[in-house]
Amino acid sequence: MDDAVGGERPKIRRNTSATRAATRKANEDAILKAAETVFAEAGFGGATMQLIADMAGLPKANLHYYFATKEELYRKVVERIFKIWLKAANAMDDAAGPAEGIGAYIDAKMEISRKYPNGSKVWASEVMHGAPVIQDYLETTLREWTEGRCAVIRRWIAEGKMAPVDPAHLLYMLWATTQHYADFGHQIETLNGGPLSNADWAAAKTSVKAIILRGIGVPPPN
Amino acid sequence: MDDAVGGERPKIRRNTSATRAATRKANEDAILKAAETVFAEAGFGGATMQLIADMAGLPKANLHYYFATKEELYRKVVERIFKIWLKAANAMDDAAGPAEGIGAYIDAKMEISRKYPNGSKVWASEVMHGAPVIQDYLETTLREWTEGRCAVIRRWIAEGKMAPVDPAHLLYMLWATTQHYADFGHQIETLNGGPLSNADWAAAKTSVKAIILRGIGVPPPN
DNA sequence: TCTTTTTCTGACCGTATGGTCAGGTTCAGG
DNA sequence: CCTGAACCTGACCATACGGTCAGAAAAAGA
Repeated sequence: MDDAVGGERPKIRRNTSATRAATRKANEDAILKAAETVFAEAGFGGATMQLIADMAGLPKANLHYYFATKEELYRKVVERIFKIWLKAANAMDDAAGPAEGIGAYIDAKMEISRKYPNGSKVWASEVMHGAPVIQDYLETTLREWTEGRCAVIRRWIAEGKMAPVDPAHLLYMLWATTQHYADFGHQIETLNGGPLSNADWAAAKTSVKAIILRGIGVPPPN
Repeated sequence: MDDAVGGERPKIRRNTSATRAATRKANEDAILKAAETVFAEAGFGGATMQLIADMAGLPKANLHYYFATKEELYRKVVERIFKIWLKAANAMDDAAGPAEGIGAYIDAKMEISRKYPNGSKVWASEVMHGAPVIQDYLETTLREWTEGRCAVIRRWIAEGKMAPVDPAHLLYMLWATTQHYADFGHQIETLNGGPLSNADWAAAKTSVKAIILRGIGVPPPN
């Protein structure tokens, strides 16, 4: 009977038998995931803590328990993306030549665009607005990585393994083309008349690799 | 004497001997220009009418005289960009073949990225957030334009003037690569150690054209 | 069981923002 | 010179937002 009274709230137990640490991690992950979505869809300025809280299924005040400020939460989201992004960079390492190395890098970045489109959008938004949060990453980690890859490409060119192209502009083209499928995914879907199928994604990968590899004088492995 | 009193304001005459229409146009242009900059730098949500007003040198209330709401102002900014963007599309028309047509299109789009980086950023931001304002453009004008160009490319392929590549993905690559120099200009400048010089821009154009034209099986005119 | 620490949250606050409006100013047309 | 329309703006308002906090609730430790 007393259960039937309207005012009684169910008192949902969010984490029944988990340790402190596990609960914390679960909540932080839920918040970060929700934040990534909201930041991607609305931008930093358009995102609200309330919306993120609702999407994560937590009261707003709880967000501020885990992340002191909106900026801190945003920073964590961006850093998370940057790490994923850097991992893909390894695809280019230890490759015998451009066909293998650049081909694998394109594949890896296309996969990321497909799997983490929101992350890519947040990154794009951050850079477009002058990288107020990750400027130091650009100047240190990214710069070093870029210079290292440019050196590799230059070596490949010197060894006659590919056509002599400007390494930096080649990298920009790789980034632009692969990330376009995430950042401009909405436009592509509109023109495509719906979400990309598995076959569509495969065709995209093949097309990108075909043009770029041929473009740098390397026969596409097909 | 009375002039010397501190309280006297200079009463700057903003438009001395202009017609009503000219004044209106000048003010609207100033507002649109300021708005483009602010929207590009801060996104829609992060932009404030006060900031736009300050940058345009007008009181905030005056903005609302010319543009009823923030949304309306934003819409005008986006539409303006879309028109510029479409104009460049003509560079691809009436070309004898892909070398000429696509080469000219790349040149035109690179010029736009250099000249209107803010416009490109606003466009990118709009699309990334699901195109809430220009969805209809995507579905009508852009779609028609895209299908027209795809047909042209297919014809070129059928005529043996270029390698058989997926036309849509080629277009995406063209958009991505050229717009990257505007949207990710900050990242490029950071890696470059400063703004791109004339020579840098020329190198960028040359690199992009070289890779893509060779990539579609067309000898670069260079 | 009692105490301490961590976790959680409703209610609240100051500020900044988009937008309004009454009243003033300027201008074109007569 | 007069008048009505167009133009301009300081002051104001309601709202929504990021952030705070006191204190409840739960878990861990003793």
